[in-house]
Amino acid sequence: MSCGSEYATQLRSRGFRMTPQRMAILHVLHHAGTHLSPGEVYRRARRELTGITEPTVYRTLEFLVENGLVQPSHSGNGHFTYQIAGRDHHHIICRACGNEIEVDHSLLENFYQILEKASGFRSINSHLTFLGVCPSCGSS
Amino acid sequence: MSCGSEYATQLRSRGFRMTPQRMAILHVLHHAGTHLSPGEVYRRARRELTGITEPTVYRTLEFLVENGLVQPSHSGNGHFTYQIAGRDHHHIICRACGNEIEVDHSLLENFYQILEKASGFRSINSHLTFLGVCPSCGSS
DNA sequence: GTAGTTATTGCAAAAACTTGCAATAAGGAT
DNA sequence: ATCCTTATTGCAAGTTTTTGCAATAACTAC
Repeated sequence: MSCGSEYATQLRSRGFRMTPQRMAILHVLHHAGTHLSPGEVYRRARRELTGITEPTVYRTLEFLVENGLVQPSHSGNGHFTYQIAGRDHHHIICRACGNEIEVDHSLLENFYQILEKASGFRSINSHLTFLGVCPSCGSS
Repeated sequence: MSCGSEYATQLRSRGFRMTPQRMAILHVLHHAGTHLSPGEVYRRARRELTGITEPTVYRTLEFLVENGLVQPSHSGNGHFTYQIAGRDHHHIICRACGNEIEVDHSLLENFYQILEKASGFRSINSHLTFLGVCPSCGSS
C-alpha cells in the first residue's frame, strides 16, 4: 500500500470512508503529474478498477475537492480539470497558443491579504486561472 | 432601437453581422443586471425571440465573449455564467452561505503588473472568481 | 469474527452542452 | 431594389455532466 493509507486516515477522521473507487481515482491523479478532465480520469480509473462508473467519478472528484485532497482548476474552455492537492499554485494559459505555466502561490500571498482587507472576506483560497499572451507568442 | 445599434456597429466593423438572435441575447444580458447561466439566457431569450435554439445561445455567448461584448465568469460550481461587458470587475463567493460580491478591477491592477513581470506573460486580463468566507459567516 | 448503521456506489434516465452540415438571411456591391 | 457572398442559424444526433433511488459494502461496536 503505497500512498493510499494517508488519504484513508484523512477521510476516516472526518467520518468518511475509503473505497476502491476513491483509491483508484486518487491513484490516477497522484501519478498523472498534471491536471485531468473528468473524462480522462474516468478512462484511466477504469484501468485500475474495472466497473467504476462515470457518475461515481464526477461525484468522487467533487467530494475529494471538498475535502481538500484534490485541486480543481478551470481549463481555458471553462471546464474543470483536477489534480492532486499539493504545492499551492495557479495557472496562466496563453490565449494564442494554449500553452500553460504554473505560478506559485507565494506570488499571490500579498495580494490575497489586500483583497481580504478590502472585501472583509476571510480565508480566501481559490485556485486561479489567468489568460494572457506568453513570451513566445507576444514577440510581435 | 434603444441600445442595439452600438453593438451592431461594433460587430460590423469587424466583419460580423447583427442578427435577431444576437440582439435578443444582448438584450437579455443588458437588462438582467447580473450574470446568468446559458440555460437561463436561453429561457429569457426565447421570450424575446420565439424559435431561438439552445445551440445558438451557447455559440452566441461564446462569440460575444470573444468580441468583448460579454464577460464570462465562473460560478461557484465551476460552470460559466455571463453578463454584459461593462465595468471591469471580479467576484468573491462565500463558501458558507453562497453570497457573492463584486470586486472592482482597480484593486487587482497592481497585482496583474507583478504577475506579468514575474511570468513573462503579457495582456493578462482574466475575470476571476475567489472563494472565501464573508463577514457575516466569519463572525464565529 | 459478526451484526448493524449509513456512507457510497451503480444503474437508468434526464439535463446540459457540443458538433457537423445543409438551409437561411445579413450586409456589401451593383 | 436586386443579386451575391458567406456568416449565421436550426436541426438532429452526439457527448458530457447531473440526479434519484435502491443495492451494496466500509467501518464501528460488540
